[in-house]
Amino acid sequence: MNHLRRVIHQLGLLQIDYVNVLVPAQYQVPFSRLGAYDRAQLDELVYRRREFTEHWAHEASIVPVDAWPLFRYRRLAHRVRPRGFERALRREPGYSRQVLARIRAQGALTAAELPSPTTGERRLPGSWYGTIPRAMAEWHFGRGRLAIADRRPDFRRVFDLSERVLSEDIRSRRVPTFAAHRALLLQAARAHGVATTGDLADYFRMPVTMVKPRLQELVDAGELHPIRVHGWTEPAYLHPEARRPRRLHATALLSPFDPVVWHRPRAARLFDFEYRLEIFLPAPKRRWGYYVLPFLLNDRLTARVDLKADRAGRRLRVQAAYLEPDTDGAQVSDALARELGTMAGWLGLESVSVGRRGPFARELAAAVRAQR
DNA sequence: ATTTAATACGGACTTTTGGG
DNA sequence: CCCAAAAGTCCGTATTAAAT
Repeated sequence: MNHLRRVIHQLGLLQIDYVNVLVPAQYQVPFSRLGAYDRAQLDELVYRRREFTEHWAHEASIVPVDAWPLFRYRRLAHRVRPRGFERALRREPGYSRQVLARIRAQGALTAAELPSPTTGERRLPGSWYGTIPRAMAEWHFGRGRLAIADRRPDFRRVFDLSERVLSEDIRSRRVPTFAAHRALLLQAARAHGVATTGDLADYFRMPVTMVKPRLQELVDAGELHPIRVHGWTEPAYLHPEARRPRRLHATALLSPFDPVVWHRPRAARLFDFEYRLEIFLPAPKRRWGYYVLPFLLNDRLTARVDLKADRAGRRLRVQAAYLEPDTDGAQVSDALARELGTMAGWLGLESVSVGRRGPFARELAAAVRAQR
């Protein structure tokens, strides 16, 4: 639990995607760079002790409760406007308050348990939200009136009034806007070590124009160092606590939403790794596959694999495998095969099977066989 | 000072599936 | 039926920077 706590504080956030390991895969491969950990630990820290809370940060995330006052800029700007939602609200102006009143009276509820508008449809076809009550809950959550009190075993959120989730101390704490922005940027810089303006802005999804003057203030105050990095065209910022290790030892299959790669221009700049998420592409247009995970080995992204957890067959399927250019395949296939075995283990799968797609598949398959 | 170019941003749209 | 989750592309518009 201390490890989990430390990781979230270090990064300033834990993207919900990390936690997807707990969900029987909306995405076919649940994942976590944290490796195997107990769902109970997270529940304890977030929903029982309330040391952390859910908030839109980079995307849907868990953040330290102390950061809640810093995200006011995001709550004020939060928009939920899927097709038909605003029309439904105009038709029934009291619905927003009605949802809050229901939760106030009955206690925490999931979106499915919220009342429908009395006029018109419950469904919101063609939107990610699916239903009007779900979109309404998301709207209130984004604005800060509702907070996530709990998660059901299937990971659906339980919404409650934020005053019943967060302390009065936290909710009433006012941080001047610019100071809040600086605090978040400094947190982003700490997580990055060295970063461009775009990198830092993207960490908590701030507009670049909002970020630039704040970065200058941090430089003037000596809290960030402006530097140039060899091979980077843009100016960069160095966090004073950033350390460059002589050697880097790391072995990990990264989520597409891992901070190491979530900002694609940075991944390209640091690792010369061209990466794009292809879950939204029609199947025939995909170059690598539906759900492709980069493989980090020490200080390089060395390969990528399209994974799927075949729960019925109790095996982790590697649907396609690709080695990055100028990479020692033998070394990578060995380490990757081990990592796949580990992942299968914490997913509760019995074996790893490698398909034939991708030029690295044959070599990887051999390495996986060799480890059995 | 005015026009043009560059950049940023917001919104709409795309995909998938297990389990309650 | 309902819920979990989200990057990139395109396009129109707004703001800023550069050029004349």
